[in-house]
Amino acid sequence: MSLDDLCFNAESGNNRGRMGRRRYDNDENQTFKSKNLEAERKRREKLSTRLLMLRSLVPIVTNMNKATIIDDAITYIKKLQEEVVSLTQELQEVEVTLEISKPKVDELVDAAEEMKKWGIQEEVQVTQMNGNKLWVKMIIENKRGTFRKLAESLDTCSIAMMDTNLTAIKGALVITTCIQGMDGEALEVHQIKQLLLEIVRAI
Amino acid sequence: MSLDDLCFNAESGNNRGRMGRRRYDNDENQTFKSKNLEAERKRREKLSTRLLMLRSLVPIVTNMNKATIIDDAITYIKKLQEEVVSLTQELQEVEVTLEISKPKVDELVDAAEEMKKWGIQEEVQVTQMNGNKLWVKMIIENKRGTFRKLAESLDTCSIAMMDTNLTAIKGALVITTCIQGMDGEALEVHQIKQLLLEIVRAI
DNA sequence: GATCACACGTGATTC
DNA sequence: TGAATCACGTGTGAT
Repeated sequence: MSLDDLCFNAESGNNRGRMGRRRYDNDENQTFKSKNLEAERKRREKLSTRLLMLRSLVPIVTNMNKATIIDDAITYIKKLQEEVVSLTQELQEVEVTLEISKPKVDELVDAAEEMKKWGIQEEVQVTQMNGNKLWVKMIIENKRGTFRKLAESLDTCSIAMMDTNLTAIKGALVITTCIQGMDGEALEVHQIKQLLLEIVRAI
Repeated sequence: MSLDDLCFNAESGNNRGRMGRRRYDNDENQTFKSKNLEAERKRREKLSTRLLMLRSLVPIVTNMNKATIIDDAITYIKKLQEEVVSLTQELQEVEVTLEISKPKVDELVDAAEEMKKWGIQEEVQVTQMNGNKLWVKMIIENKRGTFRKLAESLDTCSIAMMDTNLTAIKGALVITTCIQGMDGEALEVHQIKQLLLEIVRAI
């Protein structure tokens, strides 16, 4: 495949300046001199192929010119770079917001050891009350932000807490509360107990 | 500035195959034939300049070859494109996570109207207790996620809640709790009251 | 010495 | 016409 073919096959039929292979070897003694003629052809072909590849990657192409192809590629790369930078910044800002609640390892270990030392064990009790309300008693490790995360999770599940009592003692967090579905639907005891256990395990 | 100069000024002193401008105009009659000679020179110069611009944008350059410059640009563009896609996905996932706790307008209005209807007014009381503890009583609008956000804010300020009681009534949220600095430092009554007011206003 | 990469000048071609 | 773009073959320095 020659360069001419390549350029001719491009969708935009702009192929000005291209001519068929010009051979000077008329029937004179001027058969061929240079040995790297074929190699040079290969090189040109490769270069043009790459250029077309580049062009195919760039979404907006103002012209088929070699120069403008590269030009468009340059502006496109700049745009992509800016996009990456701004996206990274945005993501980092969001992650900083989320990282406020990072756990501290020492507190984490302290709470568990303290509870073990005092013989306190985690537990989750769920009891049916009148209406759609459930009564909940939980004893869990009192790590930093524990209750906040619990509140977050319940809120996500559209579960409201009422008459909540919250006490910290010996590395443990004792929570008693009434819960109720925000949207009015009934809560099932076993289901909620499993949910709470999952939430606590995730914290 | 000639092409040779350009390539010669590049940091890698690779200028193989470049020779000084070859003029065939020996003192023979072979002065000049082609009229677009200078224009062609300009064109080549422009093209090479763009190529160098492109090269300067690409971080990793394996070789100074024209072909490899374009090659590297191609792989770089692909990498950038993938990066943009993955970053966009990540950001969207995070934003979806954050959007779980979006406020519902109707609830928001309902809470305020309900409180007004029953003549309940927002209030924040802070009283000094023994040690570093403060006793807090708050009556605020009971919007969805209100308490979660309050817990978040206090956690951020390294303030722990103990013996918390939380009741929802008539669109209002009644909170009584003891608070204490997590790091042991004393909390000042007025300061905390201002802080709580700010938090409530922000919610 | 063979290969590679390059710039060069030039005729052809398109707008 | 005239300017712009192109592929081509070639000489040459570098590897």
